[in-house]
Amino acid sequence: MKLIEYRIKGQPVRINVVETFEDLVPFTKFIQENPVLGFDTETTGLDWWNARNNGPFRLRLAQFGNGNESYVIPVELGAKFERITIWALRQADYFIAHNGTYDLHVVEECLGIPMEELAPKFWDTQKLCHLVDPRQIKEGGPGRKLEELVKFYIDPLVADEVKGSMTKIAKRYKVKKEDIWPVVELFDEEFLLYAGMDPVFAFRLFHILYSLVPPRSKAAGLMQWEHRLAHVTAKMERTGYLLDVEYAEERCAELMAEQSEYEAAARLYGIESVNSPKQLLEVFKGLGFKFTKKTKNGNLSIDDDVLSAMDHPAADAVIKAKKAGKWRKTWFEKALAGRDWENRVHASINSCEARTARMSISGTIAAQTYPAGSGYVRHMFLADEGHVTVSIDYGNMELRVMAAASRDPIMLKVFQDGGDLHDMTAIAAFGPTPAGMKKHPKRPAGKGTNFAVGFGGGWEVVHEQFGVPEEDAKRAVKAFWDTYKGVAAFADKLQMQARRTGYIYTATGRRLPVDKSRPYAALNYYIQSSARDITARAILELDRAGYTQWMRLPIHDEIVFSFPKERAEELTEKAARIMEMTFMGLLIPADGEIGQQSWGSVLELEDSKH
DNA sequence: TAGAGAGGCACC
DNA sequence: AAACGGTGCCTCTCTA
Repeated sequence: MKLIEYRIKGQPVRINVVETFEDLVPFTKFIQENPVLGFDTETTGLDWWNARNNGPFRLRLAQFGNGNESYVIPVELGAKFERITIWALRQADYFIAHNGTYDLHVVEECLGIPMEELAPKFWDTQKLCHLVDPRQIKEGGPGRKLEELVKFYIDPLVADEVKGSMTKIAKRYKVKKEDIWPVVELFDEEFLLYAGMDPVFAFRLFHILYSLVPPRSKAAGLMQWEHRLAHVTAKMERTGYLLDVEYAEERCAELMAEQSEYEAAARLYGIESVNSPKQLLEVFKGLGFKFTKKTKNGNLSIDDDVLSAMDHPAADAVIKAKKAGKWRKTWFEKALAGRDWENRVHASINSCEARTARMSISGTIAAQTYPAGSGYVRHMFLADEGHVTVSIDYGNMELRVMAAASRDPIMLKVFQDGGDLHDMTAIAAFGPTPAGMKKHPKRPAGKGTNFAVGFGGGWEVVHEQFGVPEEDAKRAVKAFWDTYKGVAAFADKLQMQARRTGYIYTATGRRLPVDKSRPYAALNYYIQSSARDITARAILELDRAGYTQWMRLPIHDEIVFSFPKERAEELTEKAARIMEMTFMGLLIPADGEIGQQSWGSVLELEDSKH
């Protein structure tokens, strides 16, 4: 046994590194004496889906610990160490991990224990910290990475020494930080300190965070709720999405050719790097163009809008070259590089991510950012063999939440009567819809206003982001507040709450911090967070009803499924009914669309809405 | 030479 | 009276 001694604010911490089979005797005793344990793993990378079929992914270390002592098991060294790790995982009553979802994937793939068996006894400090304070460092909060939490809640010195050590180790091995994991010596002392302290941190953090979770959130059951949700999204990650490799590779080649062509065209004007705003400004200034649009930091901006308005072949070439390059790299190549041995791609579904708890999807399937206008990108994902892709989404979810939560009588009535809120706002601003017209001619101004107000914007947003003429935008925004007085009162109430306490609470008992400098954001936080919880509830209900095997991705107000073709209609109807719910008295309807095998095919249905 | 910041762009 | 809410990821550029 190798012993590493460390101190957290003067208190000793013992890290026991198992080296031989004899060392397993005290480890066994430790596990039997500690029914609640911090847990962590060290692996060769993050691509757990590459463990099967002799893939390159390996589990290297498994660490168990309480607040003062931990054991590091060198799983990589052989079957006996694997077996004792499996035994320990089955032995203890509860485990505490930071982003335990990842460790559950690793344990399942590398040690063969199904997630279903372990998930119910895993507690996650990442979920707890979100309930305590969801703000990232850059937002002035404690952050949500383990290192950041240790720094904020335990000890800044310890955080720097221990969690910062991987950077030092990478330097010592002369590799990039992301490449250190498979090459670092298993018994490297600094690596063992890093690994061994992790479960100690998780264990300590859990107890600190548990006491800080707002009583209202606890009473509402949010802790259990978030853990169950994370488990369902982990099962979606495990299933993955089937990739049409041939289609993706063809698009890569096509975009590569397009990129080269337009880069060459831009080069004729002296543009060597189409992605350099600095260079673009220099060249175009040389061609006699004047620039006025500013970036948020006050520098001159040369984005798509500016370039489009220039009406010059070089500007056109830059737009096209940039686009082709970005689409290829970000979507097609990312998915191809992330596929497993069965050509399935596994997204990273962050079930509780944004300040509002909104989910995000990152990694190999950046699903939230796929172009919505056509199926070009989404075509690369396929429902399983014999299945079709189905997308079920909520109709006007955030606006319905706004209506229901604010109890605004006019807005509620529009939705209850099956009316069109965008038309209603247009009518309020510009008068009745002319006779003989189905939709109000200024409906786009109404629509822009409804959305802009929902995320805290004013007439400038309506004008700039939705392309509504300035005068119309001003008039529609004013009409919005004059008409929906209940929304105004609700927004005021939330703002007051935020100013007084620094927080607002949602209907589900979630506490959301609101910055003192931006109290108007409270309305958006309430709406966005409530909408997220409606989708989250649906995911849990769908899981209970046995639909997880068919769920592929949750995207805000939409869930994508792969249903067996012959049962598609029946399952779509049933799933939509499960998703649908009444929120504070108002129905939030869900509507499904059945496509062909590819996800992209759903976007090309003739009867697509709106 | 890695990392951070900025700009840009894709979405809800 | 009515304010730009939330993500992820790529490239370039500057700096420690």
